[in-house]
Amino acid sequence: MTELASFETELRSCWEVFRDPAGTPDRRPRHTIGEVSEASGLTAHTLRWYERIGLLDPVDRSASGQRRYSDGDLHRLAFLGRLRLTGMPVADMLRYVELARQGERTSADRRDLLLAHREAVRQQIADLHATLAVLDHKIDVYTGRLERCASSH
Amino acid sequence: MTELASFETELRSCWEVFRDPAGTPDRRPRHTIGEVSEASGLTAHTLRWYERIGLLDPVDRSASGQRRYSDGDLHRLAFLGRLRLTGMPVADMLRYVELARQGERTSADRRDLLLAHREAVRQQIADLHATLAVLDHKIDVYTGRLERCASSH
DNA sequence: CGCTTGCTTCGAGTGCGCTCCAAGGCGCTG
DNA sequence: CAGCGCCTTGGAGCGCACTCGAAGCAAGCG
Repeated sequence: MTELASFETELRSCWEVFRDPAGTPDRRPRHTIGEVSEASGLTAHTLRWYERIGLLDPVDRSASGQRRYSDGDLHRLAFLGRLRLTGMPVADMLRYVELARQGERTSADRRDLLLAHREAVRQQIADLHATLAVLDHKIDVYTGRLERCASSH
Repeated sequence: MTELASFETELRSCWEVFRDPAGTPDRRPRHTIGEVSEASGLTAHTLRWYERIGLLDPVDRSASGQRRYSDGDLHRLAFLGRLRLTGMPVADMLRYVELARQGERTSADRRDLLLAHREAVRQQIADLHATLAVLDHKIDVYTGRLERCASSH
């Protein structure tokens, strides 16, 4: 959660993350699955499962075969995590990353996908605010600040 | 959706809905499951299931055995619908209505339940807003209004 | 060295919230 | 009175998103 937010701030330096001259591969930060799990709020199981179904490209491995996540992986994960957190189905996330893999020519499709999700997010916000009003009212009633109305409902 | 909102406005007259002298039972508005489904956005299947698991008290029946929902039922459903829509687990909703059935002495517990849910709702709103910002940024990039950063993520 | 802790695999299992089925009844319209 | 659509039941089934298990390898530490 807290960490997710810090990933977002990396947006600004993301071009840097993706500069990869393949010359100094060991100087790039590399994270174990446990660290990434901790940071992203997703379990290690879920991280492996995301990779299996193709949400993540195959992650680099250490000499002994353990996963080592790059900052680029973390970055993508942070974004995917936000999409999930806000209710995008995994199938749609998959569609998005598959479009992304096809390169520049799918950018219009990806934008449409994000536009649709933005609408969904806005709708959710509206629903939540409406519910918040109802909750506030009922809580006031329960707290005895307002005359109560009847019973349960 | 639209209908849900109109149910909420009944809050103000809810004491009236619950006045039930049992003298003029046929004058109370009575709704078929289809109408209620339409109005609440829940399928007829789901409405029957809610009743089966105890989220709704047993609904009145017509002479031929078909369900006839009262405005009180609609009212409770509208509220339950809001709780579901905003992510409260069915188990918690059940706990809430069971407390309500036990009468006045559980009102503190019910208030606590609603307080907890209100916090959850606020958290969701915060998450959604944060995501909205990210989406806005990315959509801008895809639309070409901003220099793009690298690729997919 | 032994111990602990964390990592690997992949298929099977879980929990939630519906969703559907089949077979039959009700009731309005033409 | 035929036809049509909506209603009834209990139990089984489904889709999603994880979640876990079991067996085994690897790294770090006193």
